[in-house]
Amino acid sequence: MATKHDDVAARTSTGERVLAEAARLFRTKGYSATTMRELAAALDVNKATLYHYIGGKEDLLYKLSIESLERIITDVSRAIALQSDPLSRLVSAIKAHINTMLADRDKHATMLNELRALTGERANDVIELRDRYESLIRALLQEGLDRGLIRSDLGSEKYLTLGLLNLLNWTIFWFEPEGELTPQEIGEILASIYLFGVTADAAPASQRVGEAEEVDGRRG
Amino acid sequence: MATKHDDVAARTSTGERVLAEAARLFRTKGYSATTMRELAAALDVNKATLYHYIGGKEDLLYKLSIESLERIITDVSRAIALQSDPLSRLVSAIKAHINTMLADRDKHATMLNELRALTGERANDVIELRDRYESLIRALLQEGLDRGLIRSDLGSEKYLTLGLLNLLNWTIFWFEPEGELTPQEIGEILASIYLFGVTADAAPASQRVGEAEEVDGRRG
DNA sequence: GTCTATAGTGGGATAGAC
DNA sequence: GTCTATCCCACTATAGAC
Repeated sequence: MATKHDDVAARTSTGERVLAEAARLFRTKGYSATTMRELAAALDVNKATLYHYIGGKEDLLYKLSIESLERIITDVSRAIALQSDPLSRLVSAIKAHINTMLADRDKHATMLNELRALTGERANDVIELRDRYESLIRALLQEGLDRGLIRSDLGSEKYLTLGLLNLLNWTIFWFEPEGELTPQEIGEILASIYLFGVTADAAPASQRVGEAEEVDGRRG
Repeated sequence: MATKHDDVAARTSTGERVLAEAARLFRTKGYSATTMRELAAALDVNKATLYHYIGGKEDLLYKLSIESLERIITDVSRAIALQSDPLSRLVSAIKAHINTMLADRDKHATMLNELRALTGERANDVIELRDRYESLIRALLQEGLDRGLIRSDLGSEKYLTLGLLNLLNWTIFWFEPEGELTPQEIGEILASIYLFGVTADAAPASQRVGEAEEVDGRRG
């Protein structure tokens, strides 16, 4: 049915539409509370038709979770690679994390919220990817500690990493695409809080977080 | 059956045991994925018996959410009232938030995760309480801004509040009671990150977060 | 690739005896 | 206050025609 002249929305394959709509429902209502009937109705197809595209309900969750993590690992790795100074790498990682996460809230929120609904092999796969991402961030903080750029009085990099992921991940629950701040602006605020804190004397005017503009191949 | 000589665990009424077990299951498996059959089995009673104590499944979620929010509002308000300096009040609030939240993970995680499953009047009640708590924190940051103790270059108190709640709330997903840090220690780390940031020169040794020990009526 | 029809299971909740 | 028995409904998934 699709031709070269269709616009992007129309060109989206049915399989991709199923995944996208599932993500939207999973984020809004939760995985377990979402029924295959609702999903079929939202896509205006028969329930049975869904099973032509997917193996089952859990497959949807699995695919979305893997996509989410692969995407954020790729984007954050790319952002880090463009910087050499450890603190600049950290700031770039924070911005990339926020940008990627908020660019597809449905998918990333589903991964963050519904991981526990996965079972067996599928759960293992996703947890392994999630741990790999966490290691990426941990290494970044360890690098800063090694070079004396990050405070060492708060202990090892472990809780610095968990604190950072706290600060970043929960954003997905209150971000509104039509709200007053862009993901870019939110990323800068959170990066500045994380690096310099909120007290008035903590961030001299020379230390701002917006200096290194990202170089991204796409999106002019 | 209960007498004055029963110990605390045994004195817990059946109604309270139902709520506590529901909270445990809701946190572990999610509200929607938890069945009344499982709950009955975990308590070793018949399914029908549950309905002698509760109005229905959603009632459980409602009661847990209200308890969670009332508890944290009470505890944090009390902690704030003991301090006069805005930054000390902020630190006390952070510690109290973390302590209360981690002292009953089941209840608080359920409230944070499953609010969307509530409907109608019950949803309104809980959202109203949640907003009241958020206002409490906002006022604290506004106070710091007014007195010039908090950075004003990050915008209004709105995103400072959301950032702080990010930093605090997500902790409930990775905290382990048998882990290496106590809630008190985690609260101190997060308070220090939030106030002073993680960069090496951001926190002079004179600015530590542990100075004002809390005065709590209970627990010697 | 989409449908009708339905299998098979398990969900929340209630009636009413004890 | 706890039980047995059961209602009614919604769930995921499949068979098989078109």
